[in-house]
Amino acid sequence: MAYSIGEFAAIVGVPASTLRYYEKEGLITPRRDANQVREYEEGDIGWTRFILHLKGSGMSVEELKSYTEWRAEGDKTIPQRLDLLEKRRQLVREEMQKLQQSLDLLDRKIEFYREKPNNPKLVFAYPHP
Amino acid sequence: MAYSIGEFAAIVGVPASTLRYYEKEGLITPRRDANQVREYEEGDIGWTRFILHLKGSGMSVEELKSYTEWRAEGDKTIPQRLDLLEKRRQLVREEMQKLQQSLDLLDRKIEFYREKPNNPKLVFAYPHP
DNA sequence: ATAGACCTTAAAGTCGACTTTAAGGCAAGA
DNA sequence: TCTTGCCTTAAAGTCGACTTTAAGGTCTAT
Repeated sequence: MAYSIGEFAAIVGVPASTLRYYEKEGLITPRRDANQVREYEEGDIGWTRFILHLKGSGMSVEELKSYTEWRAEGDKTIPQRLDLLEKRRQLVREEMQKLQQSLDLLDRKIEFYREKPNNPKLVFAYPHP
Repeated sequence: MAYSIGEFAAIVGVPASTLRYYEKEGLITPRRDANQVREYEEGDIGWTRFILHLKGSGMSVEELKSYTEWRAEGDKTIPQRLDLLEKRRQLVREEMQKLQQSLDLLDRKIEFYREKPNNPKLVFAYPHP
C-alpha cells in the first residue's frame, strides 16, 4: 500500500512541493516506481512527522540533514544524534524562557492600557536594566 | 545628552545598520543635528527596548509599524494597540505550548537513545495520532 | 593638511525555506 | 482520441529581515 506524493502530502499536512524540496535536501527519500513516480509507504509517515516536529522546534533543514545522514549510518552515530537533540532541547528551553518574559511584558502592557482610560496620565514604566 | 548611532547601537545591542533599517520602516525616529547626523536621546532607549522585546515575541516589522503609527496618534488608538497586544499574547501562548510538546518529544527521544546502547533492538515509538 | 574614525544615502546583496513556473510524461475515463 | 488530473524536472522567483556596498561628508587629533 503506497501513497502518491499528493496523497502523502495530505496525510502529513505539507504541500507536495515541500516534500520534493525535503527530498532534494535528503530528508525523506521514497522509492520510485518504473516511471520514476514517488511511492511513499506507511513507514514514512512516522519519520516525516518526526522531522516536521523537530522543524517546529526550530531545527534547520541543515541540522535535519545531518541527523538524517547519521540515522542512515546506524547505531554508531547515536552519540552525534543525542548531542544534536540535547542542544536543541537546551535551545527550546531558552526560547520558552524568552517567551515567558514576553508574556509577562505583554500582560503588564495590556494591564496598563486597560487602566489608562480611567487614568489618562499614566505612563508605562518599561523596566530598565 | 545625545547618543550617536554607534553609541546607541552599543546601548541597545543591535548593529547600527539595523537601527537605520528600523528608522526607514518608521519604528524609531531620532532627531538630527545640523549635519543630518542622528541624535538618540535617553528616552529612546525604553521605546527601542520595548519594540525589540516585541520583536523577540515574534511580532513582525509590519505590525510594529502599525503599533508605532497608532502610538503617534495618541490615546484614541489604545483599542487598536490593545487588540494587537492581545493577539500577540495569544500567539505567544500557542507557541509556548508547541514548544512544550517539542520538549516532551525531545525528552522521550533522548531517553530512548540513552537506553538503546543497553538494548539495541529498541524501536522508537513515535506517537501516532 | 591629512589621516582616521565616525557619520550620511540609496541600492544591491544575502539567507533560509520554501513556492512557482515552464515544459513535458503517463494513465484512466468519456 | 482527447481531455483531465496527476505526476516529473530544473530553474527561477518570493518573502522578511536584515546586511553590505559604494560613494561621499564631517570632525578631531596630530
